Amino acid sequence: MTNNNKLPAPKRDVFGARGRSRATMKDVAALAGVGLSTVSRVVNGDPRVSDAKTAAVLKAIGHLGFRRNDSARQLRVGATQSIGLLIENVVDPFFSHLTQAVENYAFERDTLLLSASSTRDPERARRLVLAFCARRVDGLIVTPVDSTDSGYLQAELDAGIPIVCVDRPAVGIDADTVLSDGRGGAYKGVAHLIAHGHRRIACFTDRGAVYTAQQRVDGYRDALASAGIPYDPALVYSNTPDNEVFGAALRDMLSLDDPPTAIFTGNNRSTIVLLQELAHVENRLALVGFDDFELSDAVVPGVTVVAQDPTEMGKSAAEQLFRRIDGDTGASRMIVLGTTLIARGSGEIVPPAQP
Amino acid sequence: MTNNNKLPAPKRDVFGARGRSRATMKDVAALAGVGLSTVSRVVNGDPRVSDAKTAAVLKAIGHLGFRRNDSARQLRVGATQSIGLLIENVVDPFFSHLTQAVENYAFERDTLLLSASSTRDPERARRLVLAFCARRVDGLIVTPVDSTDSGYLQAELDAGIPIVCVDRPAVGIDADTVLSDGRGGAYKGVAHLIAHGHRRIACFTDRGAVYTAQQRVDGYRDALASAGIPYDPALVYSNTPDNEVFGAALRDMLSLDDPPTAIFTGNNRSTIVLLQELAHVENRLALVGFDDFELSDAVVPGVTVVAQDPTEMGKSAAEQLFRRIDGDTGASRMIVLGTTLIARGSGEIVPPAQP
DNA sequence: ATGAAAGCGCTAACAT
DNA sequence: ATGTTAGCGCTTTCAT
Repeated sequence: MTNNNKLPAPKRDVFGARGRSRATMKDVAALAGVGLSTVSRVVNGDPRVSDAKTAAVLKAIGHLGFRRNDSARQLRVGATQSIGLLIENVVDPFFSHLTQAVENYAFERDTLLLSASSTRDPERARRLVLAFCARRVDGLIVTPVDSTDSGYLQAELDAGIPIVCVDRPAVGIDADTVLSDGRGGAYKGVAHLIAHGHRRIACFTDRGAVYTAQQRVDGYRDALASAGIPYDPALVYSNTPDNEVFGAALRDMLSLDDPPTAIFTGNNRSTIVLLQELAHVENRLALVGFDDFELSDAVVPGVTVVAQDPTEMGKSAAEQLFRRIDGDTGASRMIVLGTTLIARGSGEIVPPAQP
Repeated sequence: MTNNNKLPAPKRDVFGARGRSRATMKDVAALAGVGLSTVSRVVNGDPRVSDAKTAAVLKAIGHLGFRRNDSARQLRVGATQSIGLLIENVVDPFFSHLTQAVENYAFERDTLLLSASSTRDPERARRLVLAFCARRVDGLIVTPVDSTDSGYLQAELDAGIPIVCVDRPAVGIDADTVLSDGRGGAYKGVAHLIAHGHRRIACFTDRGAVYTAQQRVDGYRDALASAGIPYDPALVYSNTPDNEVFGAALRDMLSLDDPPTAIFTGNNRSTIVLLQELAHVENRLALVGFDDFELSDAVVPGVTVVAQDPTEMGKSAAEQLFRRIDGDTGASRMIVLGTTLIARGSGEIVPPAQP
């Protein structure tokens, strides 16, 4: 009984349309003159298929340009081999490094990444994450939108989709979390400035509603307190980093009777913005920034920073997520990553001698 | 002959496992006491369902924490509402901006993004892209790995998956492509230097095998030629940007009898590396870089660049891709984006007076 | 070693 | 207005 394959036109091409619908296993089976399950076996490398049939199947596959439909497979098997990653913004180096680490980990695990940026928009975040869940991702790594309730995710968690939060905790759900020790890091940075003789230290951070900004202001206050330096609200400015407003705030502070001699910035963008504004100002202020950035050592002097490790954060989050995917059902964990002070010059400027 | 199926524990919750398997429409239908299709209608907002049943279904849905399985839906419907994006490296600002633009466009179109970085590894790129295809993405945006054949994608193209290449053309397939006018941009940058009196202009670019690097060297040569300046190979260095090797190459050039008075860098990373190396050198060289970067105006003097528009590139690629997804079946297109010279100081330094 | 058939969760005719 | 049924493309018993 030989197969009477006529090979051509396996798929009636609808008029004009580009190569529409693909060949399926059924097509391959028909062309190779074997059963559907034999094709499946060959495709999945099941060894117990005769060489002859294997060859026939392979030939048909090549002929038809068959490629297994993994969506169908996954529907049947139950796991999608994909995870969802929601960050704040891909363009932010902190998040792109984190993404890179997750990408690499996922690649090792043969898992694809659905990724998106919330742009801090709660509704966008919600739609995106729920869309991930509807695709039945095997797990989720999420940067929650600040001062927003993530309670709607509890149902997903309950349904068995593991979630790990990065960079900040989520409110409303009990999920694994990995973040940097922002408070401790800020303490370290400000203490460094104090050790160099500063007592008037300004603090520029993101909006007060931002969790990480809060943490860092707390660390700033801790450092002042433990050095016995009074906290002066006039020296603290919190807002979405922007040359306009940060520049104005800086000039205001500099016109105080007792102006700051040093600045601590609470994040990446703030540091960069201030760096630019500082160029237009004659005072020579010391500067320590939270979070490292690419050209921190290309400017003169280099910018002293308290570095986070976004790569480690991504890796750690991915590890924890896959631990869950692999079945770990223990209590939720909070993983806090340390920070590193990197002295490059700007943080070692001493205050001008008092007149 | 009826099938005597004993429904062998279809939902056996494995001991201890977290909330396994989710409720399906069938479950919802059973609980609400309605037919399967009524549930489907409600879920899909079909208006012709009685209020009573709609309410019952909604109640059951809330009760069960039901969320439609979009993978199953897509298998049935035939489109996945997802596209694949393969770039070189998320951490590179050029690519992260491009990604951001694609993300935004996809979000508008209710499409999810499977994204990954090739890290210039052809095998990794291949695995990733084919995995995307196996997931039956609706389309693909790809940065091909340089000097690599993408012919294996022709089958996917034929199967009806539209592909648009970004930043460089793919070899081996006939796909839409969007890229920057690297040659013209480089010409513009080098001509700028020449206009400021330079005749000894060094050129630092990525490895010669990199398409974009080639283009930019060509533009560099064009500019020299049209100014009647001889091309001197000793002034051109192509390699993977790195402080070590670029620094050494720079020092070599500066010890020539007739050293360069200006530098043209062929990409982002080269510019940054050279900026850092230039800090350790006494000659005051002019510098024009191809591709803008974040702190280009934070250093003194600001770095003059020939800017690309990665956001526009991403948007343009997404537009073209969705045009195809929407059925455009015309001949493949090549879209070339212009560049902009941004003078910030470093490119306007004039050569020292000849002795 | 191989094939037939059931079914993953959903949509879309096709009944009623 | 609502339910029944037949698949989408695949894996996986279960026979043979």
